[in-house]
Amino acid sequence: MSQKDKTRDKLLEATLQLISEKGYLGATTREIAAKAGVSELTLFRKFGKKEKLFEEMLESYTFLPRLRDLIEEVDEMPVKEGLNTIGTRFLKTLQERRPLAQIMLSEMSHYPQKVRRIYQQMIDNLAKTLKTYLEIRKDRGEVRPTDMDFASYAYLRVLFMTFVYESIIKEQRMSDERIE
Amino acid sequence: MSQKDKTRDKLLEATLQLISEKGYLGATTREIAAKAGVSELTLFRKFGKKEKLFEEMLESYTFLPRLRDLIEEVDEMPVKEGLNTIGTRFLKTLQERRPLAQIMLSEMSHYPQKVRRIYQQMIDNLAKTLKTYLEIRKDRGEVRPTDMDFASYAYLRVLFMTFVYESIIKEQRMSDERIE
DNA sequence: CTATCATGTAAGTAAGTGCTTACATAATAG
DNA sequence: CTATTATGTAAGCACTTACTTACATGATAG
Repeated sequence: MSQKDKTRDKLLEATLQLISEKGYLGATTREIAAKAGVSELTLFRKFGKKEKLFEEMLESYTFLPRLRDLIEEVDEMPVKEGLNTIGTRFLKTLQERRPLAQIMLSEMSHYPQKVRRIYQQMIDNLAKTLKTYLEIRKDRGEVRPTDMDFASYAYLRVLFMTFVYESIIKEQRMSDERIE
Repeated sequence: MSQKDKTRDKLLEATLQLISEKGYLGATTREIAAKAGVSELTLFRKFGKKEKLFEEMLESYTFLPRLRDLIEEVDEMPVKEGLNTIGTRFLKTLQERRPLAQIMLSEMSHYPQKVRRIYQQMIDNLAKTLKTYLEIRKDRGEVRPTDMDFASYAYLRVLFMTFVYESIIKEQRMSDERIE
């Protein structure tokens, strides 16, 4: 990996950690740069705005990139099994990024539009990717033809609620069996 | 009520609403004053610092003042009934102030020490008041002699968890029977 | 080797925010 | 009525924070 990419990664990692800890407003660009061991200017040279840095951090650390890979991985499986795999991995990712997920959960309902938009966009992307998967299956006749827009959001919502209940409320790690 | 007190109340009410909506950092003193229909200077004349305003808002709008009244109210009841009454009212108050409770829940774990201290203080006060109640009952021989410090926190925690589960996760009003 | 490119230091701008000061006015109490 | 008290307007200070500009340096690629 080039030095350039390393710097980028250190910044994204620092952003993840600080935003998980203090939320979007609480994490300052100065602090993020310091934590990444990089000058603040470098941060702005690479990402332009705090918003963008935040967006790209979500791109790397949420379920989005994994879902994209997964879609190909489960191509051969029957739909039921495929969806199950996706669901399991989704919950596992949420668990790994639990502090981030918690922050998102609370900030999404309270923060100014700008910040909310970023969170929302990420979720929309997730749903869109899942929708694409379902649409293909529909065309292949493997799933009932319904509104896939609705279906994908519904599926994500169920998974997310499972996570909230199991992980945040009970404040304990989910056992692997329960995930299944 | 004097004009003076009305202004004070309008400010506290505006603080409640804005902090419930945007959190402590998100709610600015300018905005609070505007929402109360009062100049920002008046806000500072009455409360000195944002921190203090926040503290006093919690004093008025959380369960604390009600608990103090309740302690006298349930003086005649047997302990079990008394505790039950307290628990029921506590959950009802949380429900009324749900947005505030949600904000507190998320900010408590993530915000800088200053803000957290205020939340913590309020909870400590709750526990202390409850402890006083239990100590008296202990002296009267109505409850087993145990560590009342621990007992009061434990009771509050159970109640709070009940609220979190019923109200935030399920995202629906708690039915009155469930509260009982 | 040399030109490019990633990064650094330093200084600073513009906007926002908590909080203050100086002066004025309208209501209220004695 | 007069003195006090609550509030207002206006200006601004001190600090923080996202973001910029100018100039320097050290690594890397061709």
